[in-house]
Parts: sequence; structure tokens; C-alpha cells
Amino acid sequence: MSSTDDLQANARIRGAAMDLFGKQGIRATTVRQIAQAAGVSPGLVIHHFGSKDGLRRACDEWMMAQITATKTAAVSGGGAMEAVFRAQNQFRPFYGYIAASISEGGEGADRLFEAMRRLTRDMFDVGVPAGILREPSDIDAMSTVLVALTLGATMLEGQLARHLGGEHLLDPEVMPRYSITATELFTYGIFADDTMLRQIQAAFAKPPPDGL
Amino acid sequence: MSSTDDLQANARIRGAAMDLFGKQGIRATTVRQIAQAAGVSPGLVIHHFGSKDGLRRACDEWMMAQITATKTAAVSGGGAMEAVFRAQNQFRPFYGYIAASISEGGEGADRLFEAMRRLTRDMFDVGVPAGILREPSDIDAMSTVLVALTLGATMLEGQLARHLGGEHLLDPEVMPRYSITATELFTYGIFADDTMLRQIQAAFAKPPPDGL
DNA sequence: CAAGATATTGAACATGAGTTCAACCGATGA
DNA sequence: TCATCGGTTGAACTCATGTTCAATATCTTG
Repeated sequence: MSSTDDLQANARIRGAAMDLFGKQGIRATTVRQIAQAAGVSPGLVIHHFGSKDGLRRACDEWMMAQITATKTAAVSGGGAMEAVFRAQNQFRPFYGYIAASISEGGEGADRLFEAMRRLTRDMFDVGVPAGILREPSDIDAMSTVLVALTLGATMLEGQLARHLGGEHLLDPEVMPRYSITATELFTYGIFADDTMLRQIQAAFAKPPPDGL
Repeated sequence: MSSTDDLQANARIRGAAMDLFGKQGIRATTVRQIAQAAGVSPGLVIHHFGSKDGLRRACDEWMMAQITATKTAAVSGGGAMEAVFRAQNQFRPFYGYIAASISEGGEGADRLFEAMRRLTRDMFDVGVPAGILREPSDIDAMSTVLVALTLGATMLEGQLARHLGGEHLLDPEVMPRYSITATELFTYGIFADDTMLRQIQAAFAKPPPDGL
């Protein structure tokens, strides 16, 4: 790294890669597309990152650095309610890339999912004593399921937004409807009582049939 | 189509395609892999379906036919609780393919998502009067969100299973933990009370900040 | 200023994947 | 029996993509 331009080229390439990876998927994004978006030649992309996979790894590492950098600030921040909010917003700027990275597998995917799972678990550790969150019977499983559900919904952002009357989740018409509905789901559930839950618990207690 | 062998070749190719598409993703699956799995030559795949995309369309249509064929039976079946169960199980055999198809976009993805959303909505129409399901304040949004969450979790089957102590969702160690946790989530939610919900509703009622 | 290193390019290469095509069965029917 | 037609093959073609490489520009440094 000699002057500022070098970093800018690196950063432009990485930024273009994260953007396109997130929007189109990693496999569907070509080195030439990234190069064009960054305003450089395809050869330079390889020169700086070794390979397309190296570029992907660089994206993973850069994002993790960004996240862990803001993580400490989030945990040390204000009240527990804010902590819950921040835990969700922590990854939001990277949701597109995370979804693509995880859905296409690979090494980085595991680390990413694990990081999100741990942060969600932290959310319970803070939110339950504060009286904001119910205590799940299996907190590890609940953290995992929550991350999978949230991430999965992000992968289906387009479908979600289309059915909620917009183009993207962040559209002012879509976001309120999604937020309120998701929060309602996470507040009251969908079942009228615990009949189904007891039924499933009983079903798995003895024989192994099929469940939700 | 002259004898039964012709149909068998067609069906073998389609079956191999649905299997591989679901396991590896559509783009990641090659015509040669499908041909080998079906025990035929790559040329025959194109001969029968015109192109790889034609094969994908054929998979979509065949699956939709299968689903709509069993749909009537499910709706007309026994009690409301069973109806809820069947609504979930309806698509289960095709979850892998559906997840791949939707996550990689395309025409069929929209139809698929819409079909699942409608079936989920039907589930509410049956389950709410029967006293099994809570009535959501926005039933269309809730149906959409539920489909997105469920489908998304399926896309992340590998990650889910790994964190729950197995390889696949259907593993006898994984399935109970996932089912019980998901049902617990859908029964009690995760919030201790409706503070968060009221807060979000209020936040979106007047100014447009940022939410869940 | 000189020299070496680094950034950058653009063309070329190798590989893999979708597709085409001419030839080869194998059954069906006159 | 023989001709015809659809199923089937496997090799070849085309194209996109990741990657390499020699050449050039730009910058740092002694």
C-alpha cells in the first residue's frame, strides 16, 4: 500500500464485490462484472485478491472486522431494549451478502452463521434478565432457529416485498407492514394456545413420527 | 411417446433434476450430472426438454401438478388440526427444490411462493374459526411472512442441522429439537410482553425511523 | 534523477458447461 | 422383410468465465 489510491482500488473492488455478491449471488457474479463496477480491469481483481474465492474471503474478513468493531459498542450501549434492537441492526447492512454467502455454502458461511447465532444468544442473555424476552426452554436451539428464520426471510426479500406491496424490504410501504407483522408473530405467536406445542412434545417424547 | 420406456426416461431425467436441483442448487447442477444420475446421455436431456431451462420449467410444472393434485384431498380431509399439519407437510417433499428454485429467482419462483402463501392463508381461514390459530391483525402479511420464514429456514437446512447436532433436518436427533423449538416460538413468541410490539406500532404510526 | 517496485491493463489461455448434430439402434407397421 | 420414425448416443462446437502473462504506467525511495 503506497498511497491512498491503492487502498481505494482495493476498497472499490471489495465494495463492488460485496454489492454484486449480495444482489446476484456469489456464483452468479463474474469477475468481469466486479471489475467493471469498480472501474478496473479483470486482471487487477485477481492481482489484488489472488482469485475470485480469495476476493470472497476478503469480503468475509472485512465484514467480520466491521461487525466485531461495532459489536463492543453495541453491547456496552444503553438499555437492554436498545441492545435487542442493535443486535438485529448489527448485520442489516450486510444481510444481502450474508444471505448469498451462506446460501452458497463454503467455509465462510459457517463462521458467519455461528457469529450471528452467538450474537442472538447474547441478545437472550441480556434480554431475559431484563424482562424483555421470554426464556426459551432450549436457548441454543431458539437462537439457531431465530437466526435461520431471520436470515432466510432476508434471502426471500424480493418475494416478501412483492407480496407486501413494494420492491424492497426497506421501502416505506413495505417495512412497517413487515416489522409489525414479524413483531406480532414474535410477541403472540400464531397458535391460540399451547395445544399444538404439547402435542408435538408428546409426539417426540415416545415414538418418532413426523412433526412441524 | 411410444411405449413405457420413453416415459420412464422422461421421468428419470425429471426426477434426477429435481433431486440435484434441490440438493445443489439449479445453477450449480450441470446437465451432465443430471444425465449421469438418470443413466442417459447429456444430449437426451436436451432432446426431451429443449434446454436446461426447459427442464427446470418442466420440474416446476410437474411439482405444481403434484401439489394441486393432493391439495383438494388435504382440504377435504379430517379436522382443522390435521389441516394445519397437512398444510405444512404439503410441500415438504419439494422443499429442497422449492428453496433452490426460489432463491435463484426466475418465473417459476413467483408462482411457487404465491401458491405456498395462498395455502398458508387457507390454513388461517380454517384454523382461526376452529380456535387453533390466533387471528393475526394483518392476515395476508402474516401468511407471507410465515412462508418466507419457513422457506428460508429450509434453505438454511444445513446450518440449522449442524447447530442442532446433526446433518439434516430429518435426522432423529435434529427434528425433535427443531420442531419443538419452532412450535414454542410460534406458540409463545420470544417477547415477554407486548412492549416491543406497541413500540414498533407507535414508531411507524407517525415518523418513519428504523425497526425490526 | 535514477531505479526498482507496485499498480494496472488488455489480450490470450484453459476449462467447463450448454447445446448441436450426424449417426445408430429398436420397435412398429405395411 | 424392409422402411420409417422416435429414442439415444457421443463427439464436436460455442461461448462464458476464471486465470495468466507480458507490457506499460505510476509511484516510492535512495
